[in-house]
Amino acid sequence: MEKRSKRITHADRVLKYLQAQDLPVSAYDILDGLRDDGVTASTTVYRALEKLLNAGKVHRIESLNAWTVCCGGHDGKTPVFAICDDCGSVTEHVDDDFADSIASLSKRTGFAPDHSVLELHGRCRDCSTSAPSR
Amino acid sequence: MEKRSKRITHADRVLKYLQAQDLPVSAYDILDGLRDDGVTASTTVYRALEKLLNAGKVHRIESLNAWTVCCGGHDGKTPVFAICDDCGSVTEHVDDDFADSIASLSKRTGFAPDHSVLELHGRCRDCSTSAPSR
DNA sequence: CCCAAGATGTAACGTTATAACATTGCGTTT
DNA sequence: AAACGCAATGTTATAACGTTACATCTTGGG
Repeated sequence: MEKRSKRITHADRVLKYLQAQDLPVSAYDILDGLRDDGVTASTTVYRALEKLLNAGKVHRIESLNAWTVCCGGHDGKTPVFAICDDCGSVTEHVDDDFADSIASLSKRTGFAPDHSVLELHGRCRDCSTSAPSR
Repeated sequence: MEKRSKRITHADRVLKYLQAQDLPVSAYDILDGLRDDGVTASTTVYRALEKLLNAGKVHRIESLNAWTVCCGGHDGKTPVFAICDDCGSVTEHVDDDFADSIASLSKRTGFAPDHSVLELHGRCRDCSTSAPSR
């Protein structure tokens, strides 16, 4: 039997919007971007983001208060974000070294990690080579 | 000649307040705690926190929107915070493994890190051993 | 003494996130 | 079809966090 008619939800719209951005955006940016699609309240955006977050489809960048799509394909592995404070670009990495570091610290201290916030601020390759500073 | 005298600033009061707390606190908690000492506006607290941050005396926990004293003595080295989502305790670690992980990723990708946000969420030893879950 | 620089006070505003409660759409059961 | 259940959505208000703008006060050096 068929089922899945699945109407389009706000979560779908929010995900699509995020995929169309090349930089992380704030929840209120999303709201502004989706007003024409019937999204009228911040609550709606946050509900959509929560679902997408639980589904592992988006990430929240804590140090930017912003949201971005997941690069995909890292099951359970903690992502590391490299954030360029010059051009704003954010790249997602899945890095075993960091995972090992977390495991090691956990073992030494007895802390049981659940999820981690790993955000590196600095300058991307382009910005660090081309510009002197700012 | 001694420089001395140095009257007490709000930054001094904020630092003292933070040192007296056993958990990170929000800027508005600090404001509430220092009203009797003449601190009346959030602006004042944020200005003090900025100075203390620049002086390396406090840290901001990005994923909690909260502030805490620096454990001291890690010159330039990036701290790692282990945050218990059960009891709220936060412990600061200076960990060469993480520093190495950052250096390695930097070398591989050309990203030039400036400062990093490393915050591990989970359960501290006490909470993970004593309680089943919550 | 006077002035420039920095610290502080005050108020308003901007941004991010959640609470509380009503309503709608749609598939399933009776 | 009517009744029900449930998730999604709508609406409004408010909490929580942070910044801007500008006036005033201190303070130390010339």
